[in-house]
Amino acid sequence: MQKVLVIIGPTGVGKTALSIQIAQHYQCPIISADSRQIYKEIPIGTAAPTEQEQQSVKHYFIGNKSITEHYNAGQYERDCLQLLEQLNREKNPIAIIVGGSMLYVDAVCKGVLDDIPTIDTAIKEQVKALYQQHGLEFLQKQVQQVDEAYWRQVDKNNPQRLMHCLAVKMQTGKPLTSFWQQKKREKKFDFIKLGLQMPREKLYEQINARVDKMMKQGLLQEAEKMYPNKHLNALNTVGYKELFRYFDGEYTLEEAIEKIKQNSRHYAKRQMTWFRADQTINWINKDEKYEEIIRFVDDLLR
RNA sequence: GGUGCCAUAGCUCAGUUGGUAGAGCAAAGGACUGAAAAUCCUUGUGUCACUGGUUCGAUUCCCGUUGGCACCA
Repeated sequence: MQKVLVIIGPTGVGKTALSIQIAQHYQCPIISADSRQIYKEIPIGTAAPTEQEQQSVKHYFIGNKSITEHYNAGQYERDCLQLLEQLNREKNPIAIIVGGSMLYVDAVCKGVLDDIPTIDTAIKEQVKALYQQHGLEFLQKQVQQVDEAYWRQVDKNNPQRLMHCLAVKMQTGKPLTSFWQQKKREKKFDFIKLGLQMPREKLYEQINARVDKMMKQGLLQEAEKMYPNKHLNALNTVGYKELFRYFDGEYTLEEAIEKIKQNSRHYAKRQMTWFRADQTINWINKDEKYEEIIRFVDDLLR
């Protein structure tokens, strides 16, 4: 079975640089699993691999979509599996997936998503309008009626989840949980996970420093260009949503930058919570010597 | 040097007519089935600055010490 090395870790830990070294060592391309680096208009705030980095190793799913396109974890799963099969046919020795978007990684590696028809944008908008008009309680009552099984186990105060449930019902006429299947997808690849670790204090320092660096690279200008499209989901992203509030006069620039740092830290924390539950991750300290890391990975791939 | 005010959670501050304390923010823990850098849930023990006194009992009252602020010299 084709081996796939999956490199994960919290934002700012240094996945990009290390994964390029590893990919060069194994002579294989990199498949990104990052829900925001996929958009071509926002490279600075998402710390996407640079042109130069992308020339040194072939990257997939970096900047291949526009912020105006709708994209999600389900589509990523299909795109990624298709690519893995193609790379397999081309006789690549291994494949490398790198990214911090937890659901994207699990969608591919664990097949956690069941097949659900794509929801029309118009229906999504309609459900959102219902929420804005009638509030959370209305959503809650609707979901109770439409999909009792789902209601029993959802976060009942989470509008996003409730709206999705209702949208599926509107589109298909069937409850969301009716699409859930017990059987797991047939496993076609051998996913081997490498987790990059770092003491939290140091990680947070690195995150803070990286935000300052982004500002020097022109994040403010990038965000300014995006401002007319601020309502798009792709721009509901750390680094942009805070600067939009600065443009709106809600924050001073200084406050916005502090918020970007804080929200980046929160994001890293959520990633760590998610990863902690995954017993299949092989952890290594990011500050380990490069040779040590390669030896560790060699052992994993054996 | 003198007088007055202040010292409580990481920060800003409430409060206890004497029975060892609570908000906001920060922070931590968790959830996650097509928005996932999203969205949602939970969590407040801190020598109440230090020393001594009064008291059954002091973070609270009193003496002193230290630090800060203000005013007067």
